[in-house]
Amino acid sequence: MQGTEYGDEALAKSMAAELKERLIEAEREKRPLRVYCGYDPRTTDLHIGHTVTMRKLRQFQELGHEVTFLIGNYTSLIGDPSDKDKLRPQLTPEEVEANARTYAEQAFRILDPQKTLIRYNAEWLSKLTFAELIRLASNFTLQQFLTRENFRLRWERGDAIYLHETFYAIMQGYDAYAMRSDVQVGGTDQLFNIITAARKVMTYLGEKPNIGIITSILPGTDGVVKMSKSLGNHIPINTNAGDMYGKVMSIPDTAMPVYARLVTRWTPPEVKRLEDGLREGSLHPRDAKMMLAFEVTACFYGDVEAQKAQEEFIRTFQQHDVPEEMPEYHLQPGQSVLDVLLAAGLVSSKSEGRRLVDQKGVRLDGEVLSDVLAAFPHSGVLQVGKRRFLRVL
RNA sequence: GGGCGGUUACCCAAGUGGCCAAAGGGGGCUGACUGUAAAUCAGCUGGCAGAAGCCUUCGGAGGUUCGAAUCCUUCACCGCCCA
Repeated sequence: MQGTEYGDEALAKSMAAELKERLIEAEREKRPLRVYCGYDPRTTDLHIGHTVTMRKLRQFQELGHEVTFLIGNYTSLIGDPSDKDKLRPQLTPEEVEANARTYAEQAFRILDPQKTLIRYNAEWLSKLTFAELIRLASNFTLQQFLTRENFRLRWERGDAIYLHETFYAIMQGYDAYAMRSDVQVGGTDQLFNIITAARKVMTYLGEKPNIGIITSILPGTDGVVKMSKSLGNHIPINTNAGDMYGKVMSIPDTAMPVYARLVTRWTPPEVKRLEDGLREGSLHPRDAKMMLAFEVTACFYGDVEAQKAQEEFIRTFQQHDVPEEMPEYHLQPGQSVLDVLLAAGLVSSKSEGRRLVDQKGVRLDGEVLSDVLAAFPHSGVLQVGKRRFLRVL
């Protein structure tokens, strides 16, 4: 149960007990547990924060259980209000469809494609009748929603809470019912949806309520706030090894333990060794973070790529050397420094280029360039800021 | 349906006729310091030109004025209160 977070000792205990019971029952019936986690196709790319729950699914997979990767193409039409304290924009079916398409492929960097069922919740949600919705909704009170923090804050501030936003939890509950789910995995922001809504709906419809595996939320590269693309603190899955390694290296030291617990394949004793080493000072935080960055990168891109990324990182950032590979640009006759910066896309306007040069942020083969309008001195490696490089030929 | 308030740059938010390319904060960028970071400090943060200057921007469209983010008309969207 590494990386779980119920926020309530009693709930954690009862879930653990129920899971044990359900396992015994499944064993007796000679069937695997049906485990699922739903993902909102709200953007085109997933980030490593999404993989926390995928790892859980993977563990179940390895233990022989049946795992469903549910794409919430129907619920996305609403937008889950759980992790926001304001209204989320509704997506069009076309947007949802486009986003959903790229999901499976990204998920399979963690999940075993052979053992994963992919389903879309429009399959059953689109068929619900109004009458059924009324009956489902009769299981919930407005007070239940209003005691949830995210709704309560909006209520207290006098912000709008739209009726359809309350459907989300009901729909998610129906998902669990429709799939006859034994276990549902989700982050702490899904606690209400999984424990309250899904269990209620399932019980009401005559099924055994699903068991919730609630995982911690991975903070973003700032180390504090939940990883999210819209906040710009995310580490996308679809990037490259070098970028991923560098982004992990940029997290603050304090975030290392939580990353180690949530997005590595390390066992609890291994994580503990890292934490102890850091605390006692026997492990240099930089080295610890490099191990972490290597591990995270290797999960997605393999050891070989991770190794290359690490070497590249040492070269560029620790030895202040230039990277081996960088984009190239062919110098045109008569171009000034400014022209090259702009033409190569290193700056978006001439003013920005001027500022950068004023701030001593532009170097050619290590020499700071000071005159933007001067003819470009000679071919070489142009460096803008700390991390942008261009080979000018 | 009625009354009132709001819409400002990437985000939040000041600004009620000229001193406004527009305070402050956040974010971002650059430099210093580092362990790569974080924290801290300094600077920058519409565009063109870089000397002065010019152009575009304050929800949209029109208008008043020598001059508008600021005043008027109108449209759109949002919020609050009353029904």
